[in-house]
Amino acid sequence: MRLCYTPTMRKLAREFYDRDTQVVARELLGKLLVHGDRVGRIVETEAYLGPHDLAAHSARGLTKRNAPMFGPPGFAYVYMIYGMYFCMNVVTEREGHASAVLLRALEPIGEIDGKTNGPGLLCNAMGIDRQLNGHDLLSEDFFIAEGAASGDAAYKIVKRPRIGVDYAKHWARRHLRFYIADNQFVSRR
DNA sequence: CTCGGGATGCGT
DNA sequence: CGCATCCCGAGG
Repeated sequence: MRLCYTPTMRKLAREFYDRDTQVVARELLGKLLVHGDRVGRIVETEAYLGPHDLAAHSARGLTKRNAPMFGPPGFAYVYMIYGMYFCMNVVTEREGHASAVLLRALEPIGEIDGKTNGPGLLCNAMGIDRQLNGHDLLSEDFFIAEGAASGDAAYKIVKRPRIGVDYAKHWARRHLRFYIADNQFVSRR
């Protein structure tokens, strides 16, 4: 698989992910998700805070599916939803904290085949499936990087309730969804 | 072993 | 709003 790793693309370190999940969710905006030669700029995320967060998969304890959430930060948690899509998370905070950030939308960079304005669509377009569940995001073929050397461009971050978690009682109302304002690739606009 | 429903997306 | 389509996770 051809790699897309240039000097202007600095891979995020383990320490980036080993921080407060809401901070990671906000700071992932504008970063580049890289899988082989496919690259997309993250424009929408959601924070899932741990077992106390009733919307998180870790809310009912450790299971075979959610095991990566309980592992160390900087690994991928990929799962199938509705029998036809995959969703990708990055694990955050210390091992055992069981928190993660869901990647909800990307802005395509270069040649990407398919839509990227939703968690299932972006996994399709980036070629992300169950084989990448538990994959280290400090690896050579699948990682997240800073953008161009110019650094973060100025943009406004919008905070809203998470999508599709109405079952989570008061947790459904918390503003744990983050996206870049006015970006055309954000889902459900 | 059943069985209900889901961090979705698309068409009506 | 209905529905595709599969697997998880809870319960018997």
